[in-house]
Amino acid sequence: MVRKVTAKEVARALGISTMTVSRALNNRPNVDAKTREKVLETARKMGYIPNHIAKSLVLRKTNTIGVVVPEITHSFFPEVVRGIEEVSYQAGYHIILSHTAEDANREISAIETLVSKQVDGLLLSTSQNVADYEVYRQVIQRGVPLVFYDRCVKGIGASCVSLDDAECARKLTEHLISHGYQRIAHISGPPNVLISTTRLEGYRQALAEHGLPVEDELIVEGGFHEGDGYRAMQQLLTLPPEKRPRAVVAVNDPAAFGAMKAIREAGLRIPDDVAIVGFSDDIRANLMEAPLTTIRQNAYEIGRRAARKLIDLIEEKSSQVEEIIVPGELVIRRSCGCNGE
Amino acid sequence: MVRKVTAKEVARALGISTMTVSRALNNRPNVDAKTREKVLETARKMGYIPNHIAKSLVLRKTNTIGVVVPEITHSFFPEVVRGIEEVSYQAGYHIILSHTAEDANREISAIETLVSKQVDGLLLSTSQNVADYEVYRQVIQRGVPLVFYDRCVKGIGASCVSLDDAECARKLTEHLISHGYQRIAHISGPPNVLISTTRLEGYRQALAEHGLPVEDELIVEGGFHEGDGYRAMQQLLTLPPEKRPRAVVAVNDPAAFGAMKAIREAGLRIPDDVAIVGFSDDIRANLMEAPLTTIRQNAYEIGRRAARKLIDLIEEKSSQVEEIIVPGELVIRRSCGCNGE
DNA sequence: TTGTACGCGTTATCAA
DNA sequence: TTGATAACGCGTACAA
Repeated sequence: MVRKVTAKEVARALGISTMTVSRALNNRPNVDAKTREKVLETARKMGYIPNHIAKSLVLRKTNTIGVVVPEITHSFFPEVVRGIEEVSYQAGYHIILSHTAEDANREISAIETLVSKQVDGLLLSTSQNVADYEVYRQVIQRGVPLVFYDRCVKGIGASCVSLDDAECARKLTEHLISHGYQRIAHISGPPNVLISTTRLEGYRQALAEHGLPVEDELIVEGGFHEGDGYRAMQQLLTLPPEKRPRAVVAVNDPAAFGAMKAIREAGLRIPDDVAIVGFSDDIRANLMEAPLTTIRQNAYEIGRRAARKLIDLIEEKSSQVEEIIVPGELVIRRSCGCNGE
Repeated sequence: MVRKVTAKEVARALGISTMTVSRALNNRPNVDAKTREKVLETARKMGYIPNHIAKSLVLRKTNTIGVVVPEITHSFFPEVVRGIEEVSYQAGYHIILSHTAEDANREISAIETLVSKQVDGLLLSTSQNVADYEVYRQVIQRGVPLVFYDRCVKGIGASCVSLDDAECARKLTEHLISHGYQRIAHISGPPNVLISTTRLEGYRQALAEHGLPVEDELIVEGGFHEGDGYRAMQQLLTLPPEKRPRAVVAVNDPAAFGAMKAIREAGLRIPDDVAIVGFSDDIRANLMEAPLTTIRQNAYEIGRRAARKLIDLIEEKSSQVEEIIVPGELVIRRSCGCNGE
């Protein structure tokens, strides 16, 4: 291992003080032009690279943002990360990524490590099975700026960036209703994640607005993954034929894929026997045998907005708690049987 | 902003020295059981969180790995990241993620920042347009462990983990040949990325082994993205009908998707008029109108192996330069017209 | 078992 | 414009 060159060594090589070197390297005004030039050149020649860790310690600023992702392979999140990265990069921040694999304990440990690594702020999407909000409160209390994205926790004083979930779920359901469907089921997400209940609410609202009954047997708790949707749909299909739903609103696209699998395995056709709609415009949605009607979430934009808000908080260009809503777009395809593409 | 609690403050609150606190908190043997308990409790009560930055400065170890990703939205990479994260997490390392968006300059800047952030090691996949290897050499010379994954640079003393690209390309091409195809084209990747030339080599080798001529007009420089494959295929389709390829080996799946689009737009059928095979088993490959025959890269495993090797280097459990090869698996589907699924 | 002095590499502050 | 000193929060080495 080659010994690392420090500012002090550059200084000694030039017979000047460390401070002058520091000033020259950081483009401070009060240093002679010639001195600066000499410093820059020798530093380069000696292969000097500043130590950000030392810098961070004294400045109490790491220029680093902690990003907590529940499931890195769900195509929505890499898109968000790209948005976050884009804005952060422009603003001179790096990101430390933590993957929680939807596990609440890993999430807690991730947050604590990020905080002890002195990140300047935290971008967070809760894992599927969060139990309580104590960690989040502690983070806020410690004065670490925190912005939720996608899966938010409201009412604890943190900003959040998300889709207008309720409105989108309402639009989807209404779309089905306006095309004549009456028995419409909902495969919901984990009840302790906000977007699950919000989407459920939108579904309910649409039914109510059109005078349709909300039937408990048509609302099945699923989850965010394919297997969850699969199991939930199987359960719906155990209903006697006349009670079966003619259409299904799934909490997200993976769940919809699972449900589609269950429908096909039951020998039924999509959308002829059962119509289905999803939520998130997964990269696969358009490629299914029956392309999936869904909501296109602008994941990249959610990432950008969340990062922007967080950086504004960090740099104190903003201090108010905001609820930023990125509009979703209804994408009509074949799976709903409404004459889409 | 709430003032942060330091070890010194915990010490003062207890009327003991900072060192005892430090020892208790780090599970050192030489501290009285009662003292330890008191320290642990007060630390918890006061909301003490250790400052990793200060710790890193004195220990010269950050427990952080820098991961450079060329394109976070290409489904292969999130899988790799998941593998990296999994192994790192187990070993007590965090990852700083840098996205280069396939840009060589962003890559250089990313590497420099990661080094100055004192990462313990670097995991790197080169961007599409890398020009020279100077940065990599500097990293190695500074003694920062470096492991390439997927897109490697060989011969500069860094370990690398990749697919057996040549062999897989050979297998794919041979598969086509053994099913009677003779005029087989290749849509290649950027020539300065190693996997491009390696895959091309495998294609050539298969032709040679079966006594087929390698024709220049059937090898078109494309790229890793859909648009690249689309343009390359359009070019191939300008050939007079009798010169047109009956089958195409694309450098990766996205390029294959682009090529498929061009084929369909030309009014041709897959695989009846033009058969095609890809490389990487993109999540969409199985969902196309003509499901794509391809090579399944075990991205998760590549990530795991790369992280493992890097951590072994960091912890000096290993020091030799290794070329780790993760085998790929031929997945036969409909697009090659060889009676696949 | 516990404490003291010092150093990690950098920047802020104040004096020259 | 430049330099000396202290400080950021922690751990090592040694002494008590």
